[in-house]
Amino acid sequence: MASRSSSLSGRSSAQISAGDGSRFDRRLAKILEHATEVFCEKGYEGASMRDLSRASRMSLAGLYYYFDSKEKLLYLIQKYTFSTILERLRQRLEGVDDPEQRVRIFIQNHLEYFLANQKAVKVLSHEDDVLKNGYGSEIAGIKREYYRICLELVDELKRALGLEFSSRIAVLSLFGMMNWIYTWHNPRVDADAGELAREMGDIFLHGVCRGRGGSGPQGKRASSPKVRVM
Amino acid sequence: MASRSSSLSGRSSAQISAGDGSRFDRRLAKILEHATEVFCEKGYEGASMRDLSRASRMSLAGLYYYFDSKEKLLYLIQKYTFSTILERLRQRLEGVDDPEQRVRIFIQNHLEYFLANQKAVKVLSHEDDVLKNGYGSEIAGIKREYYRICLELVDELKRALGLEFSSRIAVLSLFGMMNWIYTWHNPRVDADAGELAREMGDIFLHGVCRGRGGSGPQGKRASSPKVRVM
DNA sequence: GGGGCTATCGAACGTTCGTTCTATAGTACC
DNA sequence: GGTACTATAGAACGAACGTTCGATAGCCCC
Repeated sequence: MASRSSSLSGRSSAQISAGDGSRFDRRLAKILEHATEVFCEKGYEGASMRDLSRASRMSLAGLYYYFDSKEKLLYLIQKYTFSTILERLRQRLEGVDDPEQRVRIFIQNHLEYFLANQKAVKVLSHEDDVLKNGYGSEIAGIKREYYRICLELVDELKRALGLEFSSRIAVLSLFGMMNWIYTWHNPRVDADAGELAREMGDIFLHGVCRGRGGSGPQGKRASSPKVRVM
Repeated sequence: MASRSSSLSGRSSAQISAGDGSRFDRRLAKILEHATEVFCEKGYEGASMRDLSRASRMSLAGLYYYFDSKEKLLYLIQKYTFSTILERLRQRLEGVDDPEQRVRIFIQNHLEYFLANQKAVKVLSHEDDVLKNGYGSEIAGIKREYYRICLELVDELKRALGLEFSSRIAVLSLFGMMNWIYTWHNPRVDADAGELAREMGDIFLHGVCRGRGGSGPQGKRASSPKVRVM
């Protein structure tokens, strides 16, 4: 009936492709990898269980030994992917105090993971509102937490430098810049994560720190009006 | 067999919801509007022809009098939406010479259309690679043209101000900021298109004009290396 | 060597999919 | 009032969908 439980779906932080974990876990991880690729290519709705079966070289029925449903499969992929980004971010932020540096770490961590796991991230971004009810709200929770951290980093920066702008719009613009990458990045043409993180960090930090930059805001505009944050 | 041809699928630039055009065109436009809403909500693959039938209050078979296939329907929506953005942009750029102003016009035009037609734009962004072969490459062509225009605007700006940075990354970051909006904008909470265009324009223009802004690029970095553009 | 557990499969289930066939109201013109 | 065309619908098509059932290998333990 229901598939076996697994440390992958629990609180464990085992690498999706690591050699540790039981045989069951390792097999499931492999299936998740293949499924990620298929979802990435055809979209969640566009991918059939038969496509996944072909990609994993396992029979259709065999797959159901490892998970309950197609939806749960997507949930497992999204949860693992997102948890990993969040966990790595927390590690990297530890012990760093400079507000600008902390924002740069956020960007670096985000882009590094995005480029190293482009397919998984596309599935995360693209199938954002597919999951319903319990699964959906759990992923949404992780996402909200991630957003909240970034917002705090930007607020720290504002305080430290005495700046005044809408954190919400700034943070969401930053997410836009970074997340859009999955639609255009070509590893054979484009720079790597470190270089991109520097470039986007520059655009964001310079953009947000209203030094009267080469081309100042021309025309009539009062001090930037505040906009509600979330 | 094949559905009637229509000025909507030709070179005409009639408003999708305008009162002009034949009865056939007006009915098709209404159907496209309903379909846009359904595609937006459930995704192209997730939406069934029966969903569209329900939304348009027309029988399943009746729909096929207006178009040949589900895929063509998506094509019509995407083509109309994108052509309109491009057309309006060209009108607005006419007669404006200042490079910064031209970039700001681009941003303003983009955001204004995005917020006024959020659902259509989501279908455009989200179902980017669904269309295959002929349809797909035609839409891709319009998209490439739009990108090219933005790239030129940024290059003009660079020349005018004697700046040096990767146009490709700058432009794609800008697109990211702007396009991501469809995932978060809430008209009851967030500013309108004009205000957002100003804010994002500020971030982008200040960010890209490396005045030594409040928080300069710290650490070792040579003059920004060039990255291939497309 | 037999019982129980893990892992896998072929075949089928009922449902829904995109599309088409055929029929028929409504309308306009002769 | 007949004829031609527009616009719509009911019913059905075969294919594909997510999922389940029952069977059966391989393996470890007693």
